[in-house]
Amino acid sequence: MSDGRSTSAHHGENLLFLTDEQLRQGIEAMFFAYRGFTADPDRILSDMAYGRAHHRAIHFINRAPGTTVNNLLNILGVTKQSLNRVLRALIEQGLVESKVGKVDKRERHLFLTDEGHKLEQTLSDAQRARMRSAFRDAGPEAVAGFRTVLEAMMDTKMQHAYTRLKESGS
Amino acid sequence: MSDGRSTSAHHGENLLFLTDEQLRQGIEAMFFAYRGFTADPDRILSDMAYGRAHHRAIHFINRAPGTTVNNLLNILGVTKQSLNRVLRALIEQGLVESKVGKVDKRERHLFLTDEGHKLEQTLSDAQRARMRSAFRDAGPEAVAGFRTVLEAMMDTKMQHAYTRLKESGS
DNA sequence: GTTGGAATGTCAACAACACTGACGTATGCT
DNA sequence: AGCATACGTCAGTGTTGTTGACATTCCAAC
Repeated sequence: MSDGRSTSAHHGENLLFLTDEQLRQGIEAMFFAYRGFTADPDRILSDMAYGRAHHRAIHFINRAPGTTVNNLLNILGVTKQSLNRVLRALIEQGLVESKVGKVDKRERHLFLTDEGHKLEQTLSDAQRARMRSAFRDAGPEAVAGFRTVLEAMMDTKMQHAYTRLKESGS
Repeated sequence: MSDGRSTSAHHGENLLFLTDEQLRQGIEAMFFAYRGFTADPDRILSDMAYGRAHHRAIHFINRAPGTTVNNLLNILGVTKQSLNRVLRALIEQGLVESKVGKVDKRERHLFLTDEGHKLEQTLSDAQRARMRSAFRDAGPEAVAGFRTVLEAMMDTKMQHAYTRLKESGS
């Protein structure tokens, strides 16, 4: 039943890249690649009192300084209780600063401290090194395809969040 | 320091796709896409007593029927204790069968039962549907690039495991 | 044959990270 | 004044991972 379209529709267009076997290889590639993707920061963090969740928070606070808790919540897709545990640790350890909003005092705006920037650099240097090596090996056309497929794989909401981040970045 | 090469090496080749900004977008794309990638099976599993770890075990047992526990351990990259908890549940619930090896009776060979195949189908149908949609939207060239980059992003060991699986599949 | 190593299983304790549910406080809007 | 929003917190729970320790079973080498 899941084979129906992919094995029969060879009229003009070559749809061999949509066979179940190709899809399964894509699924496995995602699994193995994501493990590599997180391996380097995980190694660095395992020596500290932090984990992957802290890395993600630090990444996006660095990416969008002054972002609110609510905004971060939407990007990370976790509950406020879960994020709060992480943020509390980062604030206590002096990696993140939380400033009460000026126009809306209910909001907290989040910033990395110098210390926080240092850790962010260490982590993202490691992650970028792997990404750079993979990008260079694969070449610009492959990279473009990589990003096209990943974007198409995101939930619609996250496509928007991703696009906003992209546009704010450069 | 992490900007050094990427902004200076524009002699002949265009290396703009290796800027830190491009790499960061790649990192974020991986993050958001992986969330989408796991979202559908996660939703299905949340109603049951199973989680993502069970899904992974089921996937690779289906992919390589009769695989040993040790082999599965290497592919999944977790400890035997962690895998054992998952396998025990799956065996107790009658989704997986564990058969003592014929040539080496220490080994256990793992198979999906009919029930197990049913769940595997449900989960991978959901995951493949998203992958198929992403692949179709992106087109064959983008898919080729996607896979090239992912392969380059894996650890060397996992590249081998991935290649072995690929070759056994078709 | 006994000994040593490999593959597996199991118990216990623990940590990271997610969840739900409930409640409190401060603030903003109507 | 009343309701909604933003945030924080406490308490409990579940999944998935980790170490460490120990038992069993089997193969293979001495």
